Amino acid sequence: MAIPALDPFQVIADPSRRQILQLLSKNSLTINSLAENFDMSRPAVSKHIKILDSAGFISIQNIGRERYCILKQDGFNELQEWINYFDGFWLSKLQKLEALMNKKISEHQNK
Amino acid sequence: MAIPALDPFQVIADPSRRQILQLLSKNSLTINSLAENFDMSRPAVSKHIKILDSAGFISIQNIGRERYCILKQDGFNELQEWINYFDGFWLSKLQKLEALMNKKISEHQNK
DNA sequence: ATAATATGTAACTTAAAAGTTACACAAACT
DNA sequence: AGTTTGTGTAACTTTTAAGTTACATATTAT
Repeated sequence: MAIPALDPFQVIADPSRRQILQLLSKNSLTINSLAENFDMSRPAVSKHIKILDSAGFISIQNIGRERYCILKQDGFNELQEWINYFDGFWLSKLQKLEALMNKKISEHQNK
Repeated sequence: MAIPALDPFQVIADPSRRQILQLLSKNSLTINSLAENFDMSRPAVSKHIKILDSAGFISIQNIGRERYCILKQDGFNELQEWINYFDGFWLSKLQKLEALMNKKISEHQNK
């Protein structure tokens, strides 16, 4: 059976995970130093890290006993495509409106 | 106390809701005609509609006893901004890499 | 060698999300 | 007026997600 890959939309639905990504956009950080930014326990953060990692939002580099978390683009791609699709939708709606207006204007001028 | 506004990330985390948005990007549809596209019960779809509506992803126009669902941009804005932020991050990473390469190249040439 | 540090993981609890069925009600046919 | 249709909502169940504590393990420092 196919491995049920993590749904990136599900992954970023959690505010803590979004905040982790936010923090990592400033600096690469170890799991403990990340955890200092949160009220929740260290194992909870550790879980989020695992999820972000397996969904391709971050990569992890082991340095001795420390694990540095680094932002990674892969996880973002599907989200971006999704947003782009709807962007296109709004854009084409605008373009239709524009075309309609141009038509109205030229009709007006030809009176 | 502040009204706990729906988190748009949470809203689109559900695959059914994303599919609803997808369908509505093709046509505006009534709730029943939307429900025909799903295995779940009509009330379940109705619930999703309510969520999408209150999060600003759709608007609803009542025509007699029917309710037409229409895609609305508002709900998408926060998502878009979020994605844009990280887009900027990747872009600036690329630019830094480019700058580094240019430096290396000019160092090489000055040997 | 021992202690401290950075981390993973298992077992459990709690809370929230998504679905169901059953029922209510207003609009539209006949 | 009575029936059908389109919809909302309440009450409930089930599933899943997120958190906790407790413990295990490997690396580093003393």
